Amino acid sequence: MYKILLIGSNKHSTEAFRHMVDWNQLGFCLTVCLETPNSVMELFNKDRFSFIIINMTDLKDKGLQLCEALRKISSIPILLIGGNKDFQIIRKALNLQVNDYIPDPVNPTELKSSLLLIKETLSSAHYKSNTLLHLAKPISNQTSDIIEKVKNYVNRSLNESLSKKITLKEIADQLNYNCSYLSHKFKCRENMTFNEFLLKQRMEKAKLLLEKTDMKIYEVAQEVGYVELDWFYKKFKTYTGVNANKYRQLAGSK
DNA sequence: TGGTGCGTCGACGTAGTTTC
DNA sequence: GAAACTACGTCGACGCACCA
Repeated sequence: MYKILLIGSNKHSTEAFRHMVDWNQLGFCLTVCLETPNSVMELFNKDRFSFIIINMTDLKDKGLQLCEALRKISSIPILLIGGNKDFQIIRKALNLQVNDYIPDPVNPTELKSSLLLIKETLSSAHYKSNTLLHLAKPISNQTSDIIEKVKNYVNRSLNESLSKKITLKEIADQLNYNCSYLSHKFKCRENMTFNEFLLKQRMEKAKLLLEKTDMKIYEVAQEVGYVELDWFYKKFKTYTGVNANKYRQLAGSK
């Protein structure tokens, strides 16, 4: 049973979400919090939650601020529900590495499938090994800091400028490290190569953009950093198993 | 433990073709 | 004509051996 914290300021809409799906049947234990962001952080620090859901209906920017505060202290999965479809908000949410964003109108089927996806992530061996790594592996603070800097650079670059070319060489130069050394350290720490990490970040962002916006496929490709469409097509199909167009159709028919 | 050099191979860019 | 998709050559990331 996974413990979820549902945060919102609007009692009516938050209650509506609470009754939208059978949380217990899905394997979740739900705690609803209608308090201020400060008391949310207190509750978060006091109890051990598996993931967080933020009701964006009335929180809007406060919801994103809360998201930002949580990201500073934890990599816990975050699901945003009930906001509007403003691309800038979705972009900011992506920058904060939220796991999914379901804008209004939220329907139970969509919410359920998103919850099951996060549940899958939580139970995956990779997630567990990574979590354990973060908790138990004795990595020096310096190495840890370097890798965090690399990851932050990637996430910032992905959201700051269109078509920006992200290379490990450039990051290594900026941090005054050898490229090979950084590559090696990254794999040791993250259990995946720099390219695998970059690909994952790009594909997750592309999936969200295809699901939540009506951007053209070449626009999505550019937005996630692919100058050439062909490579985006190849990588997207390899990553998801279907091509971008089909993925959007399937996401739209859910 | 932190760092470098170098060979290999996959990622990416260029230049196309196909589909609607 | 625009968008979606493909083939192939070039270059950068990875992995390994090695050094301080």
